[in-house]
Amino acid sequence: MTNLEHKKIFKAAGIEMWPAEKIQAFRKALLGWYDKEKRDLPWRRTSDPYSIWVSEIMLQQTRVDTVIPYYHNFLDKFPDIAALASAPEDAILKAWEGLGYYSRVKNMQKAAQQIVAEYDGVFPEDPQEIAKLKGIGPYTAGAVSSIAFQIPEPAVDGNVMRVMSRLFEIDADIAKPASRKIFEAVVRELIDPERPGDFNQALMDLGSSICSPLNPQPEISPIKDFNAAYKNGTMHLYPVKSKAKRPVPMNLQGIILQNKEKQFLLEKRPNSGLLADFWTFPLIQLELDAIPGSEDATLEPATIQTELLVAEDFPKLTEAAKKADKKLPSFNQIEAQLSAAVAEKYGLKPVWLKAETGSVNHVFSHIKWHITGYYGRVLTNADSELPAQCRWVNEEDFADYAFPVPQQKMWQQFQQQTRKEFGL
DNA sequence: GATCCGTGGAT
DNA sequence: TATCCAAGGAT
Repeated sequence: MTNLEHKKIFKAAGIEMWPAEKIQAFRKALLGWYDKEKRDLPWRRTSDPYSIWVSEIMLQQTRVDTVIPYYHNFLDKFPDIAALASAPEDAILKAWEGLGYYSRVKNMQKAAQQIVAEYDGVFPEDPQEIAKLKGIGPYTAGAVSSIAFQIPEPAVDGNVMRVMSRLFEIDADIAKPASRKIFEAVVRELIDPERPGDFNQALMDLGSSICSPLNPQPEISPIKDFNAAYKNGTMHLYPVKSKAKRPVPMNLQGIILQNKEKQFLLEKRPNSGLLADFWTFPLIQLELDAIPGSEDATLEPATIQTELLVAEDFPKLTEAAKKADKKLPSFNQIEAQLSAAVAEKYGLKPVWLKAETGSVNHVFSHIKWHITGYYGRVLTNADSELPAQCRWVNEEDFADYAFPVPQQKMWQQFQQQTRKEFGL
């Protein structure tokens, strides 16, 4: 982008760019602080582009403290581009389990395969080539280019936008993707051509500490003399950031099924969308509103059929289960739909424990799940018609499967509560 | 350009 | 508890 284009952007955004001397002084102040105060992070002890790339992908929308153990484990399992490119997908998902935004690791493997195919397995140094790799957007391209290859490219993340919005009193909404180009233009003017990687990292370190979103401390900032908002008493106005929408509530039923061999039914989720390719207990969404009277709190107690279950299928089931019958008077109304859904989707006819066996809340970025758990045993041997993505799994083998956190919560509740209460 | 895509920590 | 947030990218 040319200097002329920068000027147009600055004018439109009401930004007055500093003269050259001030820019020089800013670089010196920022990098001087960084040299003294920079954090000792694992990815700052290497110059390996692959390792730096891994760290940058993991750090997307994720805290440093969370990333560190994953970073070490991932490099241990997949030490170089070739290893990542040829790894089984379930292995890379397992290595990412719990980190969130799971498409990151699938995209990273695709990029590794791209590098093997198109760049002879060597990480490209040209920023424009780097930006072509799957999962690498403008931020990550700039970060890797500057940190691994000392190329003066801006790496504009949330930290940098916050810092710059305060330094220049920029009113652009940092929640809008279109705003990023304004901040990129600013950083292109400011970035130190001698130490671009350190410059970008210094901005991020500053943004995550002294120039934090809440309770910033501009009075002790190494660049307070450059902070227009601080000087003008407008710190509280920056950055401008529109609020995110609330997650939409969604009610689901989590079905924990065991067969005669005491294996659990697991289902692999579709290969795109939420929690893609991760394993969960079957999740269904009953339209419970359709149950006549389900919104009525004064339901008749369910017929107590627990003794039938006790005798035939749940040898250790005790008084607790009888209480459960009363605790959940509407179960007999849910049971019909539950059975129908499980029969249709999984071809199974379980005998149900007539109780809710757990309640899990989990908040994603845009959805809020409330999962009500149910438990049943499948006593027939007709398990040959399981859907393709389903399988019976021994409890001891769970460690081989990548589970999202909602599934881990369901499993924990089952172990700690349902299993103890009902002696399952 | 708006929406989708996780998780855990801080307040 | 509710809310916001944290080194974004794909569609």
